[in-house]
Amino acid sequence: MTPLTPDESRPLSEAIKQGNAKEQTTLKMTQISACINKKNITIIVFSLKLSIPSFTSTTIPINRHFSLESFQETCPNNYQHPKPMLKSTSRHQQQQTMVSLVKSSTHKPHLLQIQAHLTRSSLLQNPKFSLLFLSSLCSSRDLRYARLFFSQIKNPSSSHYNTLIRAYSSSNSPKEAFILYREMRQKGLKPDPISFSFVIKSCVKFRSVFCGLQVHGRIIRDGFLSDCLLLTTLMEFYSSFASREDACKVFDEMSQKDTVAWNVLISCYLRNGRTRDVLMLFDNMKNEGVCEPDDVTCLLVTQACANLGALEFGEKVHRYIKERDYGTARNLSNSLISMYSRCGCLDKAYDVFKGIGEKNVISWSAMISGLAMNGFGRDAILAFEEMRRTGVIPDEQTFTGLLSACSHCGLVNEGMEFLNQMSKEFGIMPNVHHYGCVVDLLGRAGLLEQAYRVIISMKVKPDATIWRTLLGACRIHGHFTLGEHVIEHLIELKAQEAGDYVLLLNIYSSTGNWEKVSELRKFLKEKGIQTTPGCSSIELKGIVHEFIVDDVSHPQKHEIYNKLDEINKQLKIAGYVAETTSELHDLGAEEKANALSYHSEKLALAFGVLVTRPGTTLRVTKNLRICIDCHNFAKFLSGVYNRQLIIRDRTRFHHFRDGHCSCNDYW
DNA sequence: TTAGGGTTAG
Repeated sequence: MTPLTPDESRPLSEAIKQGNAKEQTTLKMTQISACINKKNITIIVFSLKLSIPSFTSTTIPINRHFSLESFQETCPNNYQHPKPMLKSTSRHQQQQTMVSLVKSSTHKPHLLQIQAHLTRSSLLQNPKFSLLFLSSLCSSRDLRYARLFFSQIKNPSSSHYNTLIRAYSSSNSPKEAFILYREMRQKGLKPDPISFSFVIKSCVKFRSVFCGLQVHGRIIRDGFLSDCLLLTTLMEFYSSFASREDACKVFDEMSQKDTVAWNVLISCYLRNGRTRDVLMLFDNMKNEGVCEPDDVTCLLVTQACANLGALEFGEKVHRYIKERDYGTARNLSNSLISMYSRCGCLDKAYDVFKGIGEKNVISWSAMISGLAMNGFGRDAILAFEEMRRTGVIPDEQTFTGLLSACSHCGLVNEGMEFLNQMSKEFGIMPNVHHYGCVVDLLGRAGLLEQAYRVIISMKVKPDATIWRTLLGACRIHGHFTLGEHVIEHLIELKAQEAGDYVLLLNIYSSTGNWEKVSELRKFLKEKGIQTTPGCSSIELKGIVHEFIVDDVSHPQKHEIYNKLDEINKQLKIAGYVAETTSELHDLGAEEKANALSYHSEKLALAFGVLVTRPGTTLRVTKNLRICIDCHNFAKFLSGVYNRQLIIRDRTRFHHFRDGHCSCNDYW
C-alpha cells in the first residue's frame, strides 16, 4: 500500500474498478470519479440506475493509504447502492460534490442529468454556486453546456460574464468572447482589467484589428492604463497585426516594465523582421539592470542570432544561458543547435546536441537539418539511422531535414527512397516542403523533366517557392523554354517577384540570348518592377556590418574599396577569372568585370580581410543566392589570403578553405 | 472555487 499523490487520481478510479470481479459487477452501472485537491481526495460514485442523478462521495486525506476496504469503511452504507445524497447531506456538501463531479466528468449524459437536476433544484438561485458551477462547466472542452447553463442564470453578474469570456477567448470560437463583452457593457456591467485582457486575446485570435482598437479605446476611457499585464496583452495584440510602432508606443507608456513586457517587445521585433534590434534590446536589458533576461528572452534572442548568422552574439547568449543555469532546458538547447548550425558552426551545434540528456525528435531533427545545410548529407543520414536506433519516431520536419540533406549532396536515389519511405513506413504524407526538396534534388541533378512531373503529380497544391526552385534549376542548366513555362505558373499564382525575372534574365544571358534579355529588361522597366538589391552582412567582434551592392555608406568605404581592388589584382595573379554570365547587362567583357566587382558579398569579404589576420574565419550572410563569380572569388580568396570563409546565402552554406569549396562545386 | 501577459524549441 503506497500513499497517494495527485498524479494518481486516474489510476485510482481504475483501481476501484479493478478491485475484484464482484466489485466490478456491483459497479457496472456506476461511474466513479476521483477528484483531488492539495489535501484531500474526493471519490464520487455516480449511479446510472436511478432516474434522477444520485451519488455518494467520500473524502479521504491525501496522506492516508488507500484501499477498497478503506473506501468502503468511510461510506459503508452508500457504497453498494448509492442513494440520492442531495436530500440527506448539507447544502455545502451538495455543492462540493456537484462541482467535483462536473470537474471529473467528461461524460455528456452525466452533465445533462446534473444540469436538469440543477434547473429543478433551488441551487441555481445561489449566485455563488452558479458561478462555481459555471466555471466547472467552462473547464470542459465543449462550451455548449456552459453556454446553456449561463442562459438559465437570471441576472448574470460581471463575474459570470468574465468566466465565460475567459473560456471563449481560448476556445475555437473566440468571437463569442467579444460578443459577450459587448453584451455585458450594454447591460451596464463593467469589465475589469482581467476580462479586458481576455477580450484582447480573443481579438487576436479571431483576427480583428477593428474590435481590438475599440477595446483599447475603452481601456483608456476606463482608466486601466496603469495595469502592466493588460498593456502587455495590448502590445501582443499590436505585434500580431504587424503594428510594431504601436506596440512600441504601448511599451513606452508602461510605467513599470517587467521581463515579460520586454520579451513581448523582443518577440515583436523578431516577428516584424527587425532582427538586429533584438540584439540591441538584449544588451539594453542587461545593461539597464532593471530586468534580467530570462529563459524566454534567451530563446528569442537565440532565434534572432540564427536569422542573422550572428555567431559571436549567439555565443554571448550561450554563455549567459550557462551562467544563469538555463542550460538544462531542452527547448533552449534545441534552439542553440539550430543557431550554431545556421551560423555554419557545426562543431558547436554538435557539442550542444551531445550535452542533451534525453534527445527528442526536435533535438534530432535540428541536428539532421544542421548537418544537411552545412553540406554533410551522408552524416545527416547516419544521424537519422542512429535516431531510429534510439527509438525516437521521426516526424514531418525530420524528413524535411533528411530530404534537404539529399538535395544538398546530390543523393538522388537516397532522396527518392526517403520520399517513398516516409508515407509507407511512418504514415507521413509528403508536404510542399518535402516535395520542394525533391524538386531541388532532381533539378540540380539535371533531371528537369522529372522534377516538373513531380510538381504536376503531387497531391498538394504547388506554391510559388516550389516553382521558384525549379526556376533555379533551369538557371543552372540553362533551360530557357522550361524557365519561361515556370514563370507562367508563377504569374498564374500572382506570385511572380522581381527575383524570378532576374533568374529568367540570367538564363537568357547565360545562353547568350541577348535579344530576349533586352526584351525582358524593357518589360521590367515598363512594369516598374524593381529588383531586390543584394545585401550581405558580416559579423566582426560582435558587431554586424551590412553591405548592399555598390555600397558607399560604410565609414571605412575608401579602405574597403582600395582593399577590394588589391584583392582583385592578387586573385587574378592566382588564376581567378571573372565569370560574367550571371550579370544582367549586355556589356563588354571589361565592363562586366567591373560591374561584378562590387557585389555586396565582395564588399563584406574585403572588409573582413581588411580588419582580420590570416587564419581567421569570416562568416558572411547574403539575402539572395551567391552568384557563380562571387563563389569563385571566395574560393580563390580563401587560399590567397588564408581565411576560412563560411558564406550563407538564400539556399545554403558554402564553406571555403585553402582555395577549395567543401561542396567542390558551385552548386 | 472568476482570476491575466510572452516562447511556433527543429
